Amino acid sequence: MSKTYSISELASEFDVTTRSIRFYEDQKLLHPTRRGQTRIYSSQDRVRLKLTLRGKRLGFSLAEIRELFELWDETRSGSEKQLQLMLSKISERKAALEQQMKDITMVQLELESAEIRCRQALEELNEKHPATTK
Amino acid sequence: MSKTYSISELASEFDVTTRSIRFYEDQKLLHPTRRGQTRIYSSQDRVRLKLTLRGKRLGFSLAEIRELFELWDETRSGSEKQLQLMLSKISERKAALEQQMKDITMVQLELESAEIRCRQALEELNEKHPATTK
DNA sequence: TCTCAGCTTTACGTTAACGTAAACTTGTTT
DNA sequence: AAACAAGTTTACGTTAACGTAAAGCTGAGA
Repeated sequence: MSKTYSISELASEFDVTTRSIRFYEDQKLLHPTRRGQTRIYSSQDRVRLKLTLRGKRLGFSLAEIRELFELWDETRSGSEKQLQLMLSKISERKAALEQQMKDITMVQLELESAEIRCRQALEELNEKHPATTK
Repeated sequence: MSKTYSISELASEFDVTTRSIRFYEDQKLLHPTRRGQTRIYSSQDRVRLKLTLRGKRLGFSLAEIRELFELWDETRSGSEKQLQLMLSKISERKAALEQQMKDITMVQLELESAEIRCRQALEELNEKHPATTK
């Protein structure tokens, strides 16, 4: 009997609405069981929710995330074709992530130089107008 | 007289539709001049388009990108308040990008182990069924 | 027994980021 | 002159990812 979670527990832990969590279920990203009519989330579900949110932060659509989950599930007991497909999807994703890394690095550099420029502008202001400091 | 570009030149260079480019102008991300009624893009505009697309790949909304552009423009000839605001926005962004970097690293690790698992499953298939390999 | 918090389904509304179609102008080639 | 390519405006359509009621079930406590 491993740990289970209610919908509001997950909602507050990950700071999303229950509406979103139910929506993710609708989109086949989560598959909670039921006790009566209320949803019970396993720690597997919790992991998937975490992965879902992480994927979202990276700009993946819910459909793409679902595709990855499904491929992954098929990998257990997968045929050679399935496995090859999964491998190619994986390398697609890896390439996309590397591009994103580059993008981030570029933007970080731009932010750095913007910051420097701002600080210089501030210094120049203070030289022309030094009184107000303390 | 530095170089200028037509809308379709930019569209094909960055692989976006002209519709998108006009939409970005509508959202105040680009400010091309006109010759008659046709749009003329400066190399400044080209840079902004590139930055816009990069921002999109990182999950920024067009509104956020516009905000950054505007803050940046105000920085030339900015008051101390403006400069401080810009600095705080910059550090916000830097923090968000660092979070994204972590996310990417995590997902990359997961993809790596998924790949390994796939390759192992393939090997096991080939041991049970070695004939088909040339 | 009542009520109340927490859960549920159903369903219509909303926003962002374009797609797509129609109808028009302008310059250039045949 | 006619046709063509490339540009334009206007405006309605579409998709994803939820928000936001509304209305009902259900177990624990007063």
